[in-house]
Amino acid sequence: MDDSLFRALADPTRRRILELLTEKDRTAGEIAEQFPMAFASVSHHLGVLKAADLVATEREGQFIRYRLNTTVFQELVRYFMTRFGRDSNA
Amino acid sequence: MDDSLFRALADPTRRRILELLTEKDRTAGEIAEQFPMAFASVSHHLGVLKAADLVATEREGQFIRYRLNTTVFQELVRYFMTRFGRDSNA
DNA sequence: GACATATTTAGACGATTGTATAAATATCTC
DNA sequence: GAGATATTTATACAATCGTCTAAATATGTC
Repeated sequence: MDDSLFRALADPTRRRILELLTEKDRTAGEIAEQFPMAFASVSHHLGVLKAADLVATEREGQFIRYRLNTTVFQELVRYFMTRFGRDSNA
Repeated sequence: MDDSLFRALADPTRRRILELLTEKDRTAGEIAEQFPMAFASVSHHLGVLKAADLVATEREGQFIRYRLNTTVFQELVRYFMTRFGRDSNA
């Protein structure tokens, strides 16, 4: 369970990006226009999410499409359940 | 799901403190002696964890005993499962 | 009350972070 | 290749964060 994962989740803009991606995959521009900040700032957040392996990308011509990496979320849930869950000592 | 919760989890020392508290409740001093940093620094981390409601405290004479607030972890797991779980759209 | 122990709070400081603007890279169309 | 669009990278800067030392607070013992 990497440190970058928890740091990536610590910012509300990034969590909102992840929630947007649960609905459907989106291009960087589609994501950026949902936020009041500069495109470059959103791009920075996307980079952090990608470095934490929370999202994956695929180029589509001029566009870059982002999608959730659901595997990491499963690992995250397992982390919390096994260490801190109600019957983690069972 | 409060922002302070995710920020609190972003630091490895604080996550280690939480893991120590899964074993058993501990006083601030017992926790602090597990880390190479100054007691005051650990105390600061304990304050962050408490502000995020991840731990609760109880005074015992001179000592202050910390325990995990497992309820918050349950909410956290639910947050990840419902929003990002494999069948969150089911 | 005076002193010892346990813990937190205050203040300072360097490191990291989030945001902005400007420049760079990549792709598409002509 | 030139120009337009999509996106990232570079750089700068204020804000937040993690740690430290010193001071303050709380409790227990004498």
